[in-house]
Amino acid sequence: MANKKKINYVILGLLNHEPLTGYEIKKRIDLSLKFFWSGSFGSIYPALDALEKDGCVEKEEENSGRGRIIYSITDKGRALLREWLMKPAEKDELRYETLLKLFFGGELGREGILVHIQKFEEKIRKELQVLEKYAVNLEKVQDEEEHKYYLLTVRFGIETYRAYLGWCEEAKAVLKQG
Amino acid sequence: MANKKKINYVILGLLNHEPLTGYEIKKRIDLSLKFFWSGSFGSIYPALDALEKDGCVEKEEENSGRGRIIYSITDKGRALLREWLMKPAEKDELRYETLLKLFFGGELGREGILVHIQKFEEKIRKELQVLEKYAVNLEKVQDEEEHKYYLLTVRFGIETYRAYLGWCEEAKAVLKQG
DNA sequence: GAAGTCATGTAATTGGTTACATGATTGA
DNA sequence: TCAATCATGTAACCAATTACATGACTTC
Repeated sequence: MANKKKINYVILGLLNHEPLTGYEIKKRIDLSLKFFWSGSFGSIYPALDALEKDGCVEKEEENSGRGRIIYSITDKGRALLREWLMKPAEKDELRYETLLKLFFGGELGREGILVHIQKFEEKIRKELQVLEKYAVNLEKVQDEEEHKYYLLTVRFGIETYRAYLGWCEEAKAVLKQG
Repeated sequence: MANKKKINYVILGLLNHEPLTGYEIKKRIDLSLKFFWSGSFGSIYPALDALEKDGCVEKEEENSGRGRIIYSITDKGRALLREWLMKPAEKDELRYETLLKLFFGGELGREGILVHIQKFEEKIRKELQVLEKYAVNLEKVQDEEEHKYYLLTVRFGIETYRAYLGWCEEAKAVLKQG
């Protein structure tokens, strides 16, 4: 039953674009979905197995070389993917330890909190640069419909991160004098 | 061993402000931490039990009325909280099913994606209103140091949500003609 | 007196992650 | 030749959530 675990849909969604090995799926997640999703080998390989037994994906084992196993989506898999895509999103969740520490900042004091904010700012600044590079590259290939969706998720990340950086300035100002 | 589960620090952080029952802790999480954290009864009550056995919190059982159990933080608990607060944040995580569906939007088509974006926009608009009310109230009581931290987390939410709404307009424009 | 809230707690399940084991291929 | 990467897989663990069970108090 490939119905509740989100990793199944991530896999189906990626395979719907092109056949991939488990290893490549992991790379795609870490590269393109990183901003809003994650997944480990420990969930990907068992999920591929289950999806195959369910007839949602097909595998082709290379008998030369490394013996990679290349998975592709089946019609049944595509139907399952579409079914899920039509349902409303169940959960959009943000879980920021930085904000948790800030909320309890009274016990830590201003200097301590400033350290957290600075670290946060640095991390965001770096990730923003990466996203901006993605955007530049995706803007060049907007003739392909799928790239429009990719770019929109990247634009989401960019605008969110810019807002974070604006907030960082505000927070630092408050804590340095306020 | 109250060292890895984040719920322990959430509890300690809340109790550091005032003694609370498990039920009240849940309410505080759903009210004040909602934007960036969550927690269920199924994690709160066992955690309180473990923290008490560890000497990090103390309980006082009301023998009248409902028999509420009011927990307060101990010096040991406060020390543990401070220790955690000083460590760098390990994980700031965003997990948006809406973005996942958008990323795979090719299979769903523009109208379907627009529905997701509209639902997302509505939800954010509502939550933004709530946050803005919190901000107004918190601005009135900025003489208290702790309220500065509360307000900063609320401001984070407000600025993030405003960025989301800006992105929604952009996304709708792209999908309606692009 | 009924509905809603306050209040505590547990058992089963879940949707993962981490760490490990293994080995082939590639490129400097 | 040696490190990095490609590649698959599993076992142990984990931090939670969900669903349930129970009951008292409050308010209309």
